[in-house]
Amino acid sequence: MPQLGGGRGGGAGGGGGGSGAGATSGGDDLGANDELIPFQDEGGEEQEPSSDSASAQRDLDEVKSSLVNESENQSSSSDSEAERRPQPARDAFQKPRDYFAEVRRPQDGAFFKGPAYPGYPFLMIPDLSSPYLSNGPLSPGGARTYLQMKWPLLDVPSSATVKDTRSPSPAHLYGDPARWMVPPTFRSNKVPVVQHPHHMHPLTPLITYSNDHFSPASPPTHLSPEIDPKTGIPRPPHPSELSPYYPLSPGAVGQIPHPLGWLVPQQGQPMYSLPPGGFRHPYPALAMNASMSSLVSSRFPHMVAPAHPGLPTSGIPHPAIVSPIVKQEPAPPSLSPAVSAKSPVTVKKEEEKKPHVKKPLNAFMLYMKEMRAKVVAECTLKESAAINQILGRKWHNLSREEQAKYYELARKERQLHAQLYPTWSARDNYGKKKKRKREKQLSQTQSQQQIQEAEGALASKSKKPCIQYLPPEKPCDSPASSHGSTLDSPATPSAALASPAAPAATHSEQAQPLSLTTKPEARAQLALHSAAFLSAKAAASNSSQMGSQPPLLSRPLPLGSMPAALLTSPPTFPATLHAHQALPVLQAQPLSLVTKSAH
DNA sequence: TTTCCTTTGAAGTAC
DNA sequence: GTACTTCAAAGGAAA
Repeated sequence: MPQLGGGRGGGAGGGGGGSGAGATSGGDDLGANDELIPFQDEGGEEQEPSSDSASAQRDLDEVKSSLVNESENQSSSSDSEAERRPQPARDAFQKPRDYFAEVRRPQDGAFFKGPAYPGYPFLMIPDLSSPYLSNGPLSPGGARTYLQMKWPLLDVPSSATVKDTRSPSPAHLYGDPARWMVPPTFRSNKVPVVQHPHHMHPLTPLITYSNDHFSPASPPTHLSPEIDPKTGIPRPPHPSELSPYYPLSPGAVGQIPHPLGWLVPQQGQPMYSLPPGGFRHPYPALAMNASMSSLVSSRFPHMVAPAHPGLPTSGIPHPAIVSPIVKQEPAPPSLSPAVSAKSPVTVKKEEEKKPHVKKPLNAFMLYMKEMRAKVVAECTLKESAAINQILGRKWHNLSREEQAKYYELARKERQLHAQLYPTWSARDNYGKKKKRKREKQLSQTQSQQQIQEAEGALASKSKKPCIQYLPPEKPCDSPASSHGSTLDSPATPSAALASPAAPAATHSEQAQPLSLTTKPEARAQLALHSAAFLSAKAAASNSSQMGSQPPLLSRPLPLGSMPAALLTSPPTFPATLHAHQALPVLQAQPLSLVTKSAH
């Protein structure tokens, strides 16, 4: 697990304070909220300054400015010198935490009347700029916003009383409002919020989220189901909600409201989110019941949001659900009058009945979501394609244990997804993408066939490799990983060779074709690091390790990238690599055979 | 505005 | 059972 936060000031633990901050969730050691940056709500929403905190307002203004300008981190608003000093890109990772601190202060002064509770979980709610919204993609600056709150499942006072069943505040549902740290003005625009810049999972650093995981248009009036209609007392968490991974069974999904169901995106209201600080386990989703509940409430926030009227069964939105954008196209003339007379509303309802449930993220996707921001921050590369190449390399450099964590998370995601949508099939989304891509892939397949033929001919004549290796670390100049994540590649190629995952690099499954990006500079950058990596690897392979360890992985070579690798193989390929790496498989088998194998 | 690029893995289809 | 296809995320680039 990446030690993102580095110390995080600990505050958590104590939670310090203030309103009782709850000791329950304090002291988390997850550094994930270092990825948080404050969010200044847009659209003219005013952060009402505290009357007694002019400095806090100034801080907020600074944060706003920094967000708008995407300026570098300002560790302290009072440190104008630091604000003006350009920061290296590598410091971008530190920025979120500082932003968070910036916002936290006004919170303390103006709203929460207490110290910050970085360790407290946040609840993330999508803002209205969510791509799931029918009105389109993220608005400028559309950000995840977060609300500090207490994790309901971790501390549910039995003596909770209800003062206002309509209030969205969990405090009304689960206990002392102060302990919840949810301001009574929750529905107002006064709540300071923070933005999560890297799509980091608000609950666990392993799972990152973006707004598109949220279902739009969830009216806040569905908050009341949390309250027992007979007694007016908050309903205790359903056992299924406390289930380690899948709090709600499919049948219960529509019946048992999630304890976080009160947190519903409200139009014009700032949204809030759970920070990753709410967990003690580095992989909370793997270890804690509540964390899995969080998984539901964040990764699958549809379970948090109220049921959608158009959803037949549970009606609980899912992060994978993409609200269909209703295209109010005229009915085909061939339709009967009754059909053609369908109003846009009818069409919309029909559309809503078939929400686009996205596929659950696989292990690599989860990994990418977590690590992308880091790679982007540390690299000069901007293109996702290039970043993904780096991430793919880093993924391979992960140890089995590290990868296993992501596989486990992905497995749970799939299970949860399956429970939420038992009838969903990946096939449902087939054809959602444009046909163009398919055509392209077909042509690509043809190219691959041609390449395969060429490769076969080439292999029969020569033992030279057809692929080139990419360096295990990012093609950046950063000397070493500043975050010290175990997920990071070793700082140097030689270190990579010494890492547990390195041995795999000496085998075919680690042979990453230099499927370069479209950008020449990016290709050059990747190639440059490839050369350095190759040299170091060759030296290491000559030393001792070669052949001493079995392959760690047997991931296939991406077929699609093979042609590029074939065509872009540099003339100066280390001979040692020719002899010892990748070649046995690549040359011994047709390209079509170098495919799937189990991890 | 839409699609491509690029990665890995899961799940689907086709044979 | 194997091979292949599609989609999931991301965001800049290209069409």
